[in-house]
Amino acid sequence: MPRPTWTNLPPARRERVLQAAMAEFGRHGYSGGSLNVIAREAGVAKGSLFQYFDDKSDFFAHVAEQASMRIYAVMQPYLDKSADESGQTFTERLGDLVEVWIDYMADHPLERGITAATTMELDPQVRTAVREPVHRLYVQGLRPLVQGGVDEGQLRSDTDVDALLAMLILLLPHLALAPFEAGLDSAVPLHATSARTRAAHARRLVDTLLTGKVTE
Amino acid sequence: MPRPTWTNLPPARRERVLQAAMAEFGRHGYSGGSLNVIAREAGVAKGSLFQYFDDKSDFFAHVAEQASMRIYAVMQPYLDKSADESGQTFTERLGDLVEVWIDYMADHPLERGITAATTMELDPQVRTAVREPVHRLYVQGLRPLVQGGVDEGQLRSDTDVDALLAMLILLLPHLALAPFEAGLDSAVPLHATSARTRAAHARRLVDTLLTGKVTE
DNA sequence: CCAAATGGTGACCAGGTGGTCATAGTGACG
DNA sequence: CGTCACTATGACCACCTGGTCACCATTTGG
Repeated sequence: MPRPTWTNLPPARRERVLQAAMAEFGRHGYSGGSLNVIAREAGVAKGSLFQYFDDKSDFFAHVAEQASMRIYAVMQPYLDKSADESGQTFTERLGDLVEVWIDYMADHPLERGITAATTMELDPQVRTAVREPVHRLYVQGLRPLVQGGVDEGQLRSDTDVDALLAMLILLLPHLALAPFEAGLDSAVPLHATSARTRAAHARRLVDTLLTGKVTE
Repeated sequence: MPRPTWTNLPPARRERVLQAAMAEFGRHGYSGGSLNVIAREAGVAKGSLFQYFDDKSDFFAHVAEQASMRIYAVMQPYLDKSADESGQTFTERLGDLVEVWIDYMADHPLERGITAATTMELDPQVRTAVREPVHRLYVQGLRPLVQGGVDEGQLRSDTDVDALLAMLILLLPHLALAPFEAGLDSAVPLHATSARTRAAHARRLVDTLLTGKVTE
């Protein structure tokens, strides 16, 4: 938790620190990110950072939380869309969600970086602390969408909602990052594709996830 | 690439260095892993490490490659099983593969750690260098399994094989790690489940991946 | 006008980093 | 015996780390 000093800060200064932190932690992760660099890049004394936060991990957690909330705010409208008001299939709505997510990541390299850093954090303590709230947020947002799909008859009534949710939460951020971060894709070339085709690839994966592969 | 000195080494010494490196890199990742610690833990002078490898990244790449080859060697028999000789459905065979993978990770914490470290490596250069060969290896192993499933009529003929492969390569290592590494699961409690139930959870996810969710 | 409170600063600390290199030990060969 | 190739070693290097703290500037309010 940030100290009161942080919340009392002029928003412009807060934003400068936040941006510098997202950039540095996004590039080098939690343990690799340097507070010296962040302070220098934000134009702030290192000592100030310790007036705002208890220590490095407190700082990182706050930065990660802010970023994920900003992203979630953009996704929310697409999570709330129901079938009858949009006239779209479930697959189309999920495809739209992914496409918006990817577009957001294209336009916001800082948020993309810190998302990658939290998604790939190795230390179990840091990872759990940072990802559990994010998971809760996305389960909360995605469950109504999926449950709605079942209730509206677009998804089979015997769908294992929790299992589908688990896979979506694994797959969606991965799809959003893979076009911009090398070495995340394997059999489908999500990376190094043009803006035009990357959405098509992502929708292809969403399609494949939702359609049956095994013969009945 | 390791230097000749490394390959000339007595296997016992090589193994000690390898184990220490897997443990350290597995706990702290590439950038966080300390060569001092590895040398001390292996009972070897730090200078020796630089007789064996050009630098840290060369060392890490070799350790990661060795570990992934050991794991692959254990998985291979389950990748090669075809339907007619085993009498199993595709879902059952994939479930077996996952279960063996999980069991292997349970018994081999060192290999598990280094797998986690390479899967979650943040630096794009290191990640690409380390994961691309692993991806190739697993595409090579999984494609015949999937293609065989299609040819035998167990998978629908219109299955997008590459898309399914991409999702398997994302999902399978995740399933193998999640029971032992905190903060990787979301809607399905893979972590903190007993040895009895974790396989059931994993099979549940495999089932859900292969069955159709969307109504036809 | 003083006093208290708040926030900013950067030199400083102990400790760790990847990497180097001069030195020494070892065994094979002539 | 000497010599040659190979390997092991750890003190040493320049540099960076998260974190501290004594000191200063500004503002508030009595």
